[in-house]
Amino acid sequence: MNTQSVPPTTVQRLPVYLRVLVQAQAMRMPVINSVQIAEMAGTNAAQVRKDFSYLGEFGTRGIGYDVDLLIAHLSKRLGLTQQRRVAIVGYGRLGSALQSYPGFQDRGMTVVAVFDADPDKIGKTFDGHTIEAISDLEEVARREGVEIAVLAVPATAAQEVADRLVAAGITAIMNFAPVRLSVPDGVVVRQADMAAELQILSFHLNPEGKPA
Amino acid sequence: MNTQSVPPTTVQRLPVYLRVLVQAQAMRMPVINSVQIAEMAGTNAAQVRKDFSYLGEFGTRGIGYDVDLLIAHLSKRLGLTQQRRVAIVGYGRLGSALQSYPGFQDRGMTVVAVFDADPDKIGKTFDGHTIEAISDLEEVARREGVEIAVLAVPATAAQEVADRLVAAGITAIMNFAPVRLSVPDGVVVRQADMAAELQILSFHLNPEGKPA
DNA sequence: CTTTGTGAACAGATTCACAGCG
DNA sequence: CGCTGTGAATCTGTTCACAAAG
Repeated sequence: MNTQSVPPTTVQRLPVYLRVLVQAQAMRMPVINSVQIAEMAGTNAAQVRKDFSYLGEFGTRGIGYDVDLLIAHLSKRLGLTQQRRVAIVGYGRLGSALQSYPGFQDRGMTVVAVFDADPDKIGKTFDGHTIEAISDLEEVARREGVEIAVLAVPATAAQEVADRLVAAGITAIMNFAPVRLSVPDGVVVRQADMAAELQILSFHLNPEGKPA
Repeated sequence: MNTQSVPPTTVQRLPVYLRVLVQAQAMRMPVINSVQIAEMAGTNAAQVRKDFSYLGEFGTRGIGYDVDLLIAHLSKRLGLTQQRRVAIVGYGRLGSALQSYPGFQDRGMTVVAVFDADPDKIGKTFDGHTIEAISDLEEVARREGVEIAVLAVPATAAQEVADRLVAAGITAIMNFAPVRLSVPDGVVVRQADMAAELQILSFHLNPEGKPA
């Protein structure tokens, strides 16, 4: 029984559970239990059950979870019952790699618009999308019903473009530029800083952080 | 005064602090205080001071932190006093985007080898690197002194390639494939699942997770 | 008998608030 | 004074352990 909000750490794990359940479905498993989910997801069974308990009661005691049913619940809670409409902003190497990333389409994300500032690219079509000018962002974003923006522009332009995204009514931004974006309340930003990730790995290569 | 180990949450923030300090250095600020760092890093001053306290005492009371000195300390702790030697494994769209990502070189990471399984790519040179066969992974990785691997192969191949990386003596892996890798103790993996990140954003677009 | 769902215990991270030092 | 460094207080997340349910 539950009325509270879902803890952020739990939200972070929901996509992993969904992925695991889709794998189980592909293996023709009709039912799965918390121990099996935990193993496939890289966590423990108590964590799995506690996480699900924030969303409701989906299991059958003595049996486990109906895979199809649980997928339906997680998809609903993640807002993935329809495809989410995504714009890629910045069509450099990273932006173009992301545009054609097969994992997006399969996991509820449809790229509906691609933007760049470079006049040489604007109007050209790549992988089925015509590159739009960033100056047309507001108009195109509204027309295409963009819900999520993937920001893959140079760090120096990121804040300025983020401001335009917000002005265009977009409230969810995944930012690949290594800068902290300032956005109004109600806009959610997730930071993806590849170099920072590698630096974290580098820390662990060290003789566990001996001082000077 | 400090002998304990650094909490994982603190380690995650160290690259952000380092980036902020380099920005401050570029702005010709000789000294910075915890309030300013916090603002630039998107956290609060108490958090900044507590984080640094796990590494030692670098500040001057009444003044703040010497920017150059603090950069030196963080770089040392992150193991970035020399460039880290990185291999890109999987030269598809994402792998090739990462290979030429300018943020790597500037932030302590040098790509020293690039691998792929596709015979059409092996032996060809792109952006100054000749693509090596994944079958030569162990030999090339040892010869080039690879310390960190960026795994950008299809999900189906990820575990198999990860096993080879481990066999080649690599103990730090950044995995872009949406699968949980199983690796022996002592090997650190960081997971970068782009679709999962977008799904987390999707959760927040929802009427904050109302049930069925 | 098996496995869920969950209070209670525990562990870890963040924030407070202030003593200590330049 | 001003700002750091840090114990203590608080808050959040994880794990335990078991009653409840099929």
